[in-house]
Amino acid sequence: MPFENSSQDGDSNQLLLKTEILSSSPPQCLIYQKLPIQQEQNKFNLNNTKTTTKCNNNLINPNQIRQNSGQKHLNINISPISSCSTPTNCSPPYNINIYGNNEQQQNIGRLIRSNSVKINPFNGGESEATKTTTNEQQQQIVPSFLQFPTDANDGNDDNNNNNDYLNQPFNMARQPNLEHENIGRFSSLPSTPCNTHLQHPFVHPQQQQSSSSSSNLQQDLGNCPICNDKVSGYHYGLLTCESCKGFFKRTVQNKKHYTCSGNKNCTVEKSNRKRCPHCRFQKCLERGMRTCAVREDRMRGGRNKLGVYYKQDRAARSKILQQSNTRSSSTTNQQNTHQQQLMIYANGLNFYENNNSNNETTVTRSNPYANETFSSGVKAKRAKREVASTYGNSGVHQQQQVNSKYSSAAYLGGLPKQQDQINSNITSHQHCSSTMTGFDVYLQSPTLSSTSSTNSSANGIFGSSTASTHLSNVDNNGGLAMLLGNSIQPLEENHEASTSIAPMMMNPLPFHLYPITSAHNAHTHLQQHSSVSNNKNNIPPSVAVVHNVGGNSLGPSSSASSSGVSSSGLNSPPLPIPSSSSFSPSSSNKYASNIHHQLPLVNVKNEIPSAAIHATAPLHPSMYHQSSAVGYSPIMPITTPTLHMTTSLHVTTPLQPYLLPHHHGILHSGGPLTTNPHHQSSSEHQQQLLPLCQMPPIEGVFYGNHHQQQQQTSFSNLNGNGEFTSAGGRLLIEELCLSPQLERPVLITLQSIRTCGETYNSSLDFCLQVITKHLDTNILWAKVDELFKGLNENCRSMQFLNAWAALHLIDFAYALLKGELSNKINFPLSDGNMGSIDTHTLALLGCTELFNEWNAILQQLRNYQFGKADYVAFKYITLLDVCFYRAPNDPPNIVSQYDKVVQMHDQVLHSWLHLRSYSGNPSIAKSDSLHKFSQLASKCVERLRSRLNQSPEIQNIPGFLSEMLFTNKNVGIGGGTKLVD
DNA sequence: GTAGCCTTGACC
DNA sequence: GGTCAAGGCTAC
Repeated sequence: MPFENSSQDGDSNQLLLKTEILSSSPPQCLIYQKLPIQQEQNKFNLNNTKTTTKCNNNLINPNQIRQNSGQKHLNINISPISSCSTPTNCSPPYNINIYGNNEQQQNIGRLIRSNSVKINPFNGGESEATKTTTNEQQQQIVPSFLQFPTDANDGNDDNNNNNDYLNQPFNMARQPNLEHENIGRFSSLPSTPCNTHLQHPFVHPQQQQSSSSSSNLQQDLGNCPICNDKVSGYHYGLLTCESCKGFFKRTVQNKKHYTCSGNKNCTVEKSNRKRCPHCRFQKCLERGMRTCAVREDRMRGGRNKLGVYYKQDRAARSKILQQSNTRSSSTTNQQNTHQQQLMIYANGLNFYENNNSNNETTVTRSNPYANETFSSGVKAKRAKREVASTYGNSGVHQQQQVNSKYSSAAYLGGLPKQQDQINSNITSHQHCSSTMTGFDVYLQSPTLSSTSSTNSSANGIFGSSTASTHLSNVDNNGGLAMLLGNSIQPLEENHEASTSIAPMMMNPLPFHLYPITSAHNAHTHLQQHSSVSNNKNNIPPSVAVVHNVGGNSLGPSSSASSSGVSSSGLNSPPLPIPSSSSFSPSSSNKYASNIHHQLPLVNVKNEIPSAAIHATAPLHPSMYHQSSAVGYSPIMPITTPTLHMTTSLHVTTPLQPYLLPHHHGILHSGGPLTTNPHHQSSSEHQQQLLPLCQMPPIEGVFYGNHHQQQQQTSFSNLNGNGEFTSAGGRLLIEELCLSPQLERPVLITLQSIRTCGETYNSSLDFCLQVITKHLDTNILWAKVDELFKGLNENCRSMQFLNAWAALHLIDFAYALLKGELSNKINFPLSDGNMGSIDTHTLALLGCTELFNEWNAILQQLRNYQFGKADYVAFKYITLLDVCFYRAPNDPPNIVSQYDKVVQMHDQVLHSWLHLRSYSGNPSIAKSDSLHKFSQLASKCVERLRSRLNQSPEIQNIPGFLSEMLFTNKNVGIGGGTKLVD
């Protein structure tokens, strides 16, 4: 009997509690007991309801003993702290959690100090070594109990502290976060950040097999992504605290409308979360809380369909952390490994690169999962395991270096040209014979970040471009540190640096694909480009890309001046304006080596604190979110690629998650940013618990017969004709936002392109592929969209034919504003090299001459704090635009749908207006940005059509693009391919 | 109105 | 029967 006996003498302060833990290892026998308390008498009733649980795992499940609220039980959890890398090595020390109120905890504390509580682990078949360890721990365990645990890192790591503990009060004030359930937590080892015995809720592999593995998440779920309070569980689609859960519920249930007395950019923290409910609710929405998970019928209990997602997300977190923890236990750098875990979390982990075209000599293992069609979670897990198995003893820096080294991956945003540089860095500084898949690189790359958008926020999309060039001037270590180590530095260390450098780093350098170090190089480069262009794309050399040529020239000055794009920011150098040509076939990797000291400089060096460029002072990720104004979608699409952000000629800035090195909890990845920059700026110390799995579209959230009707509410407010009704009480635009086809369509497009594994003759070739693939993406959306189905097929085809280009622009705009995309997209050329194209060029259908207008639109949207609802509204309103119904020869079947289209259009518009009004920002409503998209799209189409008309490449236009560009027939898309199945 | 605690109930 | 994410209750 583990708790052999207990007794009391009527005085709770002198309660005698004899406890034994029967430990046999492996597996150890873990025991806990619930001790009901007669609280009103301040006594422990030890003769009542003894509950003993034995687990075959090395760590007891804390949730199994969590306080049964309302029953006034004192729960004592005694478990070994599993810090071992393998089960067979597990042994005490033990961790004791006492659950109860303050007084109860104090009583137990006194008992422990007085050694009235005895813990007597013994071995059952252990090895001698383990026995020794166990015995040693047994000898030490009582004093160590007195060391307060983890949350307050007192720095008290003296395990050998002897008798002082007997006089130490249990000062609960030291653990402000241990209210409620876990009010007294005693560890036999201090849990400091550097403690290799760092407690971790996902400790043992066996734990994952237990039925209650998921419960372990609740031991320490981190902090609420809304207010930074302690997370209590999944609530309405997100891991949040109890208060935000309640707040969200009240707001939705009561249909509350808040207004912000400020600028709608209030910080939301635990201390001030009551201050501005408007901003708090906005943050809830932005971080992913789902209004649809609030039951309209207010029925209690039950589960909803989000449970599947919760389970997946929980499993993914648990497994990844478990795997990582196993490895991390053997590393000497716990924190780095933990950060590695966090980055993995933040990334979604489904994008890998198997193209090691130029690194074969160093890559000895290809990605074994390249051809597998896992969900992201599986990929993430496998990738995580691979990372852990290969680099378990490596710090983040090392891993990132190696990752980047072997990343051929820059295909969708990386910089292959950097690989040689990285190779040299790796070789010179740290030889690593380990292999690494390209996929692993993406484990290091946060899915969402804000480099460009943050930059854009400050200076416009094509704002100043200083930092990257400056970065190029640092030494190899510094550059590599910047390149690879942004997530490593604690927030405080480089705050100044990040603050200073952020606005500069945010600026993309479009078309600075290659580090031209001299005029000769540039010339050679241009020659090659011209050659490729002429041979492959029939694009005159005169329009080939122009590169920087030494000095301060960041871009083709002539092109810049002609384009008329002005630099923004006082310290901004001339803007790197793309050449007039949209297509610049390149082979950047040929210029990868020997670039580091020869990059063109920009006169901004003095603006950057030395720490920022020091080799060992990598930029902190705060630089990415300190001023970002990008949308945030916390949902990790299964097929979402993780992209790098190219920020300079040679520095690929991995989009970093928010890493909180000082936190020792579970998960605190951030990365994705909020639409409102303030939300993020205030959350540097917030842990963002991003869902790892894709949130399912909720079409009827709740199970059960009672909700059969509600299961139809996804579009229950649409009748069979696609007409909007107010049934259900939810705005139409809110319903439309749930469409899975509107979740990062651009990334899905790029992922599909990447999956194809094709090579391209030129940038034009690749650009056409992107256009075509994204056309497919939007066709799919239009095909399955419930609202759009309300129109007949010809009408739908006409609408889509009219809107497709604008939809393309809107998608790219939103993706860029959200920071989903790198500023450059790299792609494999047919000659084996890597090409690169500016993302904005892809957005503009290759028409870089329209950058001015594009930039203006993006800036305007940014000012509007363009969010998901706006994006969705723009898409639908564009798709349902009827402006082209002016053609006198429109067939009757089209005209007949006119009223319906107008009706649907107005429904979306009104719904959107209502929503924006609700959120306090109606100014965007029906803004001219919407029209500008259409106008710009028309120009893009016109130019692209003209260009292709002059090019034989038109024969190779894939998919429906040709028909989109050149057909005027009122037929189904693709010359008969209807939008209906 | 907030937020902690409690109850409920479908799913496992 | 346990889990846990819903909604409800209520002290503040």
